Amino acid sequence: MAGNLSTPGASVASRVFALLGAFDAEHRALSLTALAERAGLPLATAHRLAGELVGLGGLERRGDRYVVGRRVWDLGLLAPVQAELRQVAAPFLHDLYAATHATVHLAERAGAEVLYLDRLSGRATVPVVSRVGGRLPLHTTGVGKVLLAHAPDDVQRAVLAALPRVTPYTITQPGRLCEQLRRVHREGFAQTVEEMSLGACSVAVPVRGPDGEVVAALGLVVPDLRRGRARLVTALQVAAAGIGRSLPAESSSPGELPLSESSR
Amino acid sequence: MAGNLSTPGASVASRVFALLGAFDAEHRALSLTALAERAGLPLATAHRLAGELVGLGGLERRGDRYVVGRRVWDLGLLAPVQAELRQVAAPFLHDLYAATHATVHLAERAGAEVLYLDRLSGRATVPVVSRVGGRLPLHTTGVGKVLLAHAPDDVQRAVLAALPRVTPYTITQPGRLCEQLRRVHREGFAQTVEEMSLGACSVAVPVRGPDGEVVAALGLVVPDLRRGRARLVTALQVAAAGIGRSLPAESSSPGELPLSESSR
DNA sequence: CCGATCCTCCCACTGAGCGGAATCGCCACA
DNA sequence: TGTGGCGATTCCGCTCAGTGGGAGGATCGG
Repeated sequence: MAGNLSTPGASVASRVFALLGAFDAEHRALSLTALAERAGLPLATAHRLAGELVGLGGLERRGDRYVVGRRVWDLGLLAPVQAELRQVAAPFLHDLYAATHATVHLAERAGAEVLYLDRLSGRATVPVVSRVGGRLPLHTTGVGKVLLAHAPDDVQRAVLAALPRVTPYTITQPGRLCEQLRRVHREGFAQTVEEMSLGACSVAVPVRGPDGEVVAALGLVVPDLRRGRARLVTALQVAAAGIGRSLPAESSSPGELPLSESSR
Repeated sequence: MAGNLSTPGASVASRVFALLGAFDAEHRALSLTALAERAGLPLATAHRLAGELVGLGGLERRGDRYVVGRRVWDLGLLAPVQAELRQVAAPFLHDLYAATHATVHLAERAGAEVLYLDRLSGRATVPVVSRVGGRLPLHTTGVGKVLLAHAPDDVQRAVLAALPRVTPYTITQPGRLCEQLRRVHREGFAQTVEEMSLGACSVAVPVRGPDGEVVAALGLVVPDLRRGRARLVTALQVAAAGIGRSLPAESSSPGELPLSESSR
């Protein structure tokens, strides 16, 4: 927390990540000045470091803008975030899409947010705000509710303590959400109705690994849930079961998902 | 700058990337010792730096192994490698898969290699060695031949100068390959027959941006090409045209930066 | 022409980073 | 229970890589 990166005491590594972290979905290309500012580094320092990163492939220069380099993309693909799960799940997402033509989501919980691992949408039918690699609140999305329902107590408490409103239909009362989470356990699926974005509803089910642990959630986004919900849930459950069965004995027993992993 | 990373003179940034670069598709999890060795760093240095990177999210620790961190995955998704192209192409790859049930590839040229941007394969039908983010030789793959045929002269020369054999059917004679490249221009598609892996054939077509430039290649891998090749080529061409048409007026051509908002 | 904005380069100071060496913890084998 | 090997961790004093203020250039626009 805290320390200004430009004050002595900051490591070079942290500066490197500050530079890379200056980029986000809305800022994929930055001028040197913008880069320095967003990274909280003095211009000269940013300039030198950025130059070095370009040499290493961590950044790329396009005209007078910097963008994240291909090397980072390469490396990111090696991250275990997706290594097994995405690979295994891909064909099933596919089948789901073929069967429903809805937007298909594969997500896991990252701290107190949903992290979208994969998304599959044909031509956009419904407004969908998710993005692969993107994060959204747990309480406003179908996959989020599923993951929240199966999250450790401390995470549930933390999330329930603050339920920001996103649309007029967002559930902001802890009691109501709590009841819904219980229902997720009881019925095996979660749903949302315009709680994240108007005109979009979703259903989702848990994906369980070989040992019964909930490792991810699988969801669909549709314009309307009133008819055909049962069909969608069934399709989801079939796919989720298939994914779970295809997952190897999984290695990641050692603890992860601490609630407070984010550095800022 | 080729020096040993452990000798004074190496920058911290280069050491950071040396650590990250120690991972590859076959080494997704490394012990500290292995990490240090592969990165070419003294153990103590690797230990300290790795610890720092874990704190920054660049690495993750699982038991006594290190893996690439989620943060890197996040950042990688911001790289322009795929930003536009993959997004736009996804539904078309999809359609192709639905129509052919073959493994579908989207690739671009990275130097003297094919870089696979996306891959879509149902349950494996044919042995396929590609991997998203992976690289393969230009002369042994369908997409590679397409990209090579449309590559600048110097790249062609460099590739033709050394054609390593991969299977007994790999084309290693510059003359024959050259002839094939001419045919790619003439006929608008390329093919391979067990030149990369036995039992796998492929066809591929170029994807052209709005300005006619070849920005990528689209390919299919099938067990046999003797019958139905025309159908596959047609499907590919339809999809490639669709992708090209959907691409915005920008391109991922090097050194040019178009697009995008500005910071202010 | 001049001022504003952004990029690039320089260079002397200094504390962050380095890494050899010692230590710890674990396991296998005797 | 001892012993030896292997890997992870910690320590600490030296030093050179990194820092960043500031000067200088390149554009742009009025």
